[in-house]
Formats: sequence, C-alpha cells, structure tokens
Amino acid sequence: MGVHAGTEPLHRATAILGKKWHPLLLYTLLTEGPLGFNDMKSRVDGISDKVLSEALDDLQEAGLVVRDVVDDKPVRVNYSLTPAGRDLEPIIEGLLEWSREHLTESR
Amino acid sequence: MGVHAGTEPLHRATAILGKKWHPLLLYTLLTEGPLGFNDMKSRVDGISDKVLSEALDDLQEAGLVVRDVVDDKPVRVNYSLTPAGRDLEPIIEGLLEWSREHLTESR
DNA sequence: CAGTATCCAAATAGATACTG
DNA sequence: CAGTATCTATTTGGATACTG
Repeated sequence: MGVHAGTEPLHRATAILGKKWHPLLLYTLLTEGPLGFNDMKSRVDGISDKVLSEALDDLQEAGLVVRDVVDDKPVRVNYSLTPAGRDLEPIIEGLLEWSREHLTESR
Repeated sequence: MGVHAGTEPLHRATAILGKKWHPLLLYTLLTEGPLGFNDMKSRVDGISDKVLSEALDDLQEAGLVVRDVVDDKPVRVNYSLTPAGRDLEPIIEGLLEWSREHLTESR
C-alpha cells in the first residue's frame, strides 16, 4: 500500500515548480538574467511586489536563485540562478515545447 | 512592459502540472497504467476519493488521460494516458532526476 | 530601488458520509 | 467498484499603502 519508493523527489519538485509564478520567474532569469527586482517585475506581467518578493524568497530558499546586493545608495540587487536553477533549463524548454505541441488554448 | 511573447505555453503547462497530485498521477499511469480507480488510489498514498476523482477529471479535460468504462456490473473503469500524456514522460523523468540531484529534503 | 505590512479573496485540498 | 455530496481547513494569490 502506498506509494512506491521513488515518489518523494517528484513531490519536492512540484512543491516548487507548482507555484503559479515560479517557472516563469526561472525562465525569465534563464533567458534574461541576472536581473534586479524591478527589472523582473517589468518582465513578468501582472505580478505584484509582494508576490514577486515572496516567490524570490522561496526560490532562494530552495537553492535555485541567489540574491546579490551589488550596491547601496540606492540599493541595487541582482537575482540570478544557481547551478541547480540553471539545470532546469532543458526541463523548462521541454515543457514549453510539449505545451506548444499539445496544449491549445481552446480546450 | 509585459511578458515576452513565448510565455503562455508555460502558463498553460503549469496550470496542469502545478496541481499537487497531477504529476504523480501521470507518473503512476506512465509506469503502471492503465489502472482502475481504486488501483490508482492504492498506489497514490494519501489521496482521497474526492481529490483523485477531481484530478482525473481535470487531466481528462486537459487531454492527458482517457477514461474507459470496460465493464459494468460491477462497473469497471480504466484510466490511461493519451499520446499527449505519454509525451510527458521525458519531462517527468527529467524532473525526477533533477530533483534527486538538487533537492535534498533537509532544506 | 527594493522591498514590507495589512487585510482580503480565491483556489485547492481534505475528512466524512453516502450512492448506483 | 467507482464514484458524488457536503462542509471545512489550508494554502495561495492579490490590492493597496507605506518604508529604508
């Protein structure tokens, strides 16, 4: 009974990638990073300060993103990917391709 | 302003794969399917009837899973993957591998 | 520029009981 | 066997205003 052994990694992965904005934030950093807070915000349509801030914290805690304070006065911060974050590239690209192929909007 | 063009497919993909149980259900069908309702339930630890039922509906509507009534008296149903669902295999496998490599439980 | 503080709404998940 | 019906709890996401 119960789940077979290899299932927890999938749970851990979807606990991160299942958040509404996380894949898009990672993809944004992948293709356009490193970026500052407001640069991220302007590239991700519809996200609020609070949600972006929380999401970046979350990704940082998961070890996928690093936050560097590069200057103060005014404060300047750079968000970029860790190696773990960069290793998601083929997966996100694959997902993107799969989606284009199989997920049409009119379903 | 706004997100760059290629972003909607990612949204559509995560609208499905971002649900708590969906990737695990797909993976279960991928590795052990086709399966009946209770067979699914016994393989997915902790899921309730209601949540499983809703999730399968959702996956069906997204075109990733098919439901076949193979017998009645007693009713017997088989859930299996569509080609679109099967095409997720490399992605889910990749995610699994990535997770094992980078996501340790103690973070 | 880069956030935090509040307060609120919506979406998801779960427990329990029951049905064709 | 394969679900549905309720009702509740929890988790996320969002709007608005304010701060170092």
